[in-house]
Amino acid sequence: MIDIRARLLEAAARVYAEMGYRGATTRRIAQEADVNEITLFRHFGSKDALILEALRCASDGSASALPATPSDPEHELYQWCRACFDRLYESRALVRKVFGEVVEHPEISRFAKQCPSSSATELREYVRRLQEQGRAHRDVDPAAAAAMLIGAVFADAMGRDIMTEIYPYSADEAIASYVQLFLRAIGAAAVPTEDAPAQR
Amino acid sequence: MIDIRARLLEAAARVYAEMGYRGATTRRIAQEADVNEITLFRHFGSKDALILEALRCASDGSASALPATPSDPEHELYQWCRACFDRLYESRALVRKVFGEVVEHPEISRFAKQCPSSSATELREYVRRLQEQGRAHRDVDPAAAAAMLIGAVFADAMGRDIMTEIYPYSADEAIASYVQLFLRAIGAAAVPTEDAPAQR
DNA sequence: TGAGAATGCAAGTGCTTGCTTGCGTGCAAG
DNA sequence: CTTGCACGCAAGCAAGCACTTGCATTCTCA
Repeated sequence: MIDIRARLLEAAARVYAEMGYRGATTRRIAQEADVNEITLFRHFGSKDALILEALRCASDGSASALPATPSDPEHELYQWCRACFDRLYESRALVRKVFGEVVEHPEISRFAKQCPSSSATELREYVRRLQEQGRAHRDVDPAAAAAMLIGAVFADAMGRDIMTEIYPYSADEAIASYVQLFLRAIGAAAVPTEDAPAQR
Repeated sequence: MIDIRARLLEAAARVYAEMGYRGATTRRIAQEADVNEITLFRHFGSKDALILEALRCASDGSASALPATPSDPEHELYQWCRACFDRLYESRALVRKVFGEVVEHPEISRFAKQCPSSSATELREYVRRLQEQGRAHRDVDPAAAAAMLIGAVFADAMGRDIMTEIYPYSADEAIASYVQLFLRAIGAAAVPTEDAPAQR
């Protein structure tokens, strides 16, 4: 039955996110999937194979894309950051575990690197296009700027539920602020006036 | 002997950073400290008490401070961010483990929250002082700006050794870029050269 | 109806875990 | 010299771990 396989994979990802590799025992996973522990081994052979496959399944899925030609940077970046944030926040427990076990289980690290890396590349190219359009300062380094925005979004998604003092606002407000600050930083703010402090 | 106690605490923190709570077995810690396992229990009573105390010791230590009255924001912020980064990067393995186990071991989470929280508060107040001095835009939210910079530094320190594509430059260059972008974002750039490409 | 595959159950293997007991040793203070 | 303390060593305990074996059950498909 394909149903049992799927249930095992889902349970494995869930238990791993909650307890980590060592804590995700085959007994616990089987129980959570409401499947006999022996069946688990008959399907995947070993705990290693199960968890690797479960993380592979949990990590694929399409990321949202930035438009090829920027038109409304504030709106486009907000939507994009929001999508990145939601994806990260939803699986924050799993992401935190994976990051904590990257050194112990290097095979796993590929899933951790993949998503942020492609996001960074995409944002970097987007900034470069803004520069080519003359809508962003040329002396800004796209890689550093992209790393900064993505880092802020990542840290927010990972720390929001833990360090509530740092993140007093809603995720919506926070991300909107990051995007605005980002656009000002790269000199692409919507209506930046120097003397009169015009707002948005 | 106080020497043995210190050796156990140091070994416990080291093994915990490498293997996590479940992986940090009392046998392994004792062996790493070159101490008999029984002596470990005679000193601390239980594995729980040992690791809690080890993390407490590893987490205290004074953080660098931002000046009460800003004078050279770029230099001051760079020094401060650099100190935060170094501290985080040095203990990145431990920090990643602690963050990954915050949900499982809530007692531990206090050590994780403490440092970033006080840093965020300090940076927020610094930005507010810049605003009061009229050296930063008033419509910037200090909390959001602080969260953004600290988030970027945190994410860099945690991800630099894992996702090398995102961080192609040295930590020095990266942090200098973050600070410059930050200052532009809050309208406090050092030398706002607005000759040719003035605003936008 | 009957064959074969997928699943469950009971039991068990060898290993590791946190932690304990009992006993012997070196060593410094009274 | 003796007392007490800090430590090490050998051994072990109950529990949990990944994983296996043997057999009975259910279900599908021919």
